[in-house]
Amino acid sequence: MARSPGALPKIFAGTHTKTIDAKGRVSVPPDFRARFASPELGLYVMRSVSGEKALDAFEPAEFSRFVSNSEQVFSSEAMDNAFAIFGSALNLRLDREGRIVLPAEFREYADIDAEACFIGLGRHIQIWEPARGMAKREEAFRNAILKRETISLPLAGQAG
Amino acid sequence: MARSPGALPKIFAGTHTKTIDAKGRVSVPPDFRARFASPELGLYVMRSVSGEKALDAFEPAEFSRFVSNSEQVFSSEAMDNAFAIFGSALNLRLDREGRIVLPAEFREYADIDAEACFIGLGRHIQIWEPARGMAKREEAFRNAILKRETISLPLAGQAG
DNA sequence: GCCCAACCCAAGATATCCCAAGAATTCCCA
DNA sequence: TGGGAATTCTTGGGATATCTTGGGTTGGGC
Repeated sequence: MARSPGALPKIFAGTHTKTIDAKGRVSVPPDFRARFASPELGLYVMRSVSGEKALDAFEPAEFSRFVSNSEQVFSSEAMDNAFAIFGSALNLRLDREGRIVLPAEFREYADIDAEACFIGLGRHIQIWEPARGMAKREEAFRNAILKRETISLPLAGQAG
Repeated sequence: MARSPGALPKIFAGTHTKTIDAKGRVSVPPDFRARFASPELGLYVMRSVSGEKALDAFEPAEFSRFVSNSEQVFSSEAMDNAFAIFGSALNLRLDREGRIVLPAEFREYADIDAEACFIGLGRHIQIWEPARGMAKREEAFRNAILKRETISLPLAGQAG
């Protein structure tokens, strides 16, 4: 765990497959680690709300955007969202070598066994079983080509 | 009871089931304890205003948000809220090992017997009978997946 | 004087952190 | 452009600290 090349843009990109050791540890791709604002705070991992058998991983600052400021803390909608998002999320810290321990619950949910595949999605990261993740990526790529005429970007797009 | 890793973000997340011993003691999940601003002040526990058979648990700082700022301290609405919230809330302190004693009144209300399930919901915590809590969580998660297209983030979301 | 409750102490099990060496990569210089 | 050196990355295992669980003791209330 090293490398701090000034300030890299906070854009998570690329697909990186890592092996999981006997203790359930996986090293977070160095390229991602280098983009963490505060590596010591680790990241928040949860079952993906996309419905896919995958995990969503966020930096704390990004994840905290889900915390409601609403006055209606007990409305059913607010509670449901809180359960779905925070109920299964865990704050995983990195060890000195840049590894996290993926809890069994998460591995089972995403069918992850010996290897985990980290896919950068811009603002956040997803963690997949490698074969499944690659398949998803290829499918999405094909779809993007088909739909290219309608893909639009925010004019003043901001990350972070 | 230990661990103070710098300053963790004050986001309560995850589902943690703990056993209750013969004296009615439950250990508060270490991950939560580590996020308490003042562990020695304990937390406020009350029957959940969400209507669920569960308990709401707050840090003192968070719980104080319920204290009315209104000038109309004797209005019926203010009185009703005060009764509902403060009337059934208790300040439970942690022992040296990070355990609280869950009063029988609370355990009965939430059908909690041998085990208690702590669920982080961002700003605060709920305590459930494990099976019931898990069911609620899964239901909320399924709903979130269905509604994912419409779930929006608070524009200026901040973790407090 | 008795009972209950909170506090304190201790030991086993678990999880975390730390250290270290080999492999791979990158960087630098000829 | 190729080779060599230095860093970084990976992988594994051991030491440490934490967490859990249970029980004992003290103080206060009845």
